[in-house]
Amino acid sequence: MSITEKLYLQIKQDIRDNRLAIGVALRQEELSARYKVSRIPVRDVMQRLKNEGWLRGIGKVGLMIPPLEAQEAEDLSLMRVYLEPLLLGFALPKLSNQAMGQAEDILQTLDRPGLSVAEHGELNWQFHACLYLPAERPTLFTTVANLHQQCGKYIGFHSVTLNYTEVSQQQHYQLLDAVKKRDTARAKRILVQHIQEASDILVAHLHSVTS
Amino acid sequence: MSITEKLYLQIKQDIRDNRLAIGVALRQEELSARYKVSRIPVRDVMQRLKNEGWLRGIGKVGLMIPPLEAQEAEDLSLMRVYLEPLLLGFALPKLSNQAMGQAEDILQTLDRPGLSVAEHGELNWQFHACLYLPAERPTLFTTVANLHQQCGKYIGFHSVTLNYTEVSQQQHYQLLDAVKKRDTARAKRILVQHIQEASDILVAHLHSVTS
DNA sequence: ATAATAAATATTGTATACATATATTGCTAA
DNA sequence: TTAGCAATATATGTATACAATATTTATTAT
Repeated sequence: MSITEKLYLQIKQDIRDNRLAIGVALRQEELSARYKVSRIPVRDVMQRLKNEGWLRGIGKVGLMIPPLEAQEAEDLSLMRVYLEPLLLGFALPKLSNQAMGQAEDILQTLDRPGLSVAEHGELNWQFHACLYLPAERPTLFTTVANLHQQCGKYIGFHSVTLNYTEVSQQQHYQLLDAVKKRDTARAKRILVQHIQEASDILVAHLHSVTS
Repeated sequence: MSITEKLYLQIKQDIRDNRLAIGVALRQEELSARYKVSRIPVRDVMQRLKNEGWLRGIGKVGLMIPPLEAQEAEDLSLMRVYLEPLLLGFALPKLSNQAMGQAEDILQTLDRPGLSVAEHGELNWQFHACLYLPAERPTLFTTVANLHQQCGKYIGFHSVTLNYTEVSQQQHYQLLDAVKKRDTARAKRILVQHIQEASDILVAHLHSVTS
């Protein structure tokens, strides 16, 4: 694994866990000193993180960690509400028993206590990805994957602060059940509800924090 | 304007205009020799173009210009069909007369004969952006902007090969008319039709070329 | 005192050079 | 003859050094 790759994961993690100050300009040299690497991998990583929504440019120089914004969370969820059912719809008829078994395995892993926020987020996405991949629509899939990725910024609140995991898991199992029965309409309904509810709680929480 | 920025525009243009071979590995050194710059800006640009869908990685080394694929065009359009009406819906109540005037100006510019493919694509996006920006939903807007950007790869076929401009312009004017009358439902309907029709023609064309 | 301009400082952009990783070719052994 | 391994060549990853650009501060003129 390259230095850049390690640095990428490290910085993303540090943003997630609030180990880097929000809203202030990040200097390449600061980071290169902090992480003991040269400025080149720092540059690469910052550019990538900027594209992925983890950092935002300020004026002409410097990047900052943008504050969490209710509206961003809302928009991300909104897009997921519209796009993910499409992907699920394409995937459902093609889903193999193996894929469904894998999805179930992931859910059971998610049931284990003591998962870190990062692990939880990763497993959550793996579950969804498992159901979407058989659609074989790479472009659509990639966009949805990006949306999930960006949602990752907010998942900390979500699963830890709000202890939403139980409800979420319940919906996951319901979704998987509908999928197994090839009940497209019901599966889509549950999925939309799953995304929407999580969004509502999160957005309300963000509003209460901000105001 | 930095070397990187100029190089970015140049290479994107060269991809659009088929001045770079499709499907073969692009070497950093080749490009750095071709464009008379060092490998660093080449690296930056290639990474950016990869993220934006203009290039695709092959194995562990090298990037290539992916061939045009009907399914990608279909997916991009599908996402636009679902997301753009949302944005238009949010924007419509907030749209100022100034913004609508600007939109009209852009349409009149689009009517001018002799526009290059790149100019046409740019103006087309400006028109849509003009209607979407007042929504003040930056996250949603950015995603839609990216989708348009990626559609740019296919616009060459679209407006030049297929001479679709007249129909497209007609729909643009209809859309603007509905917007002026604040007829949200009709505006959304026209927009969906606008995206869908263009998509259908393009996809059919791509299929006929591929098969 | 304030605004504008110029100089100085700090930060990022770019190039050259080197290290590392990957791929390809040729050789040896089965 | 072919498969596997090693060695060489080639491409990319990373660092150090330098250039350009932006920002801030200080000075001068109004």
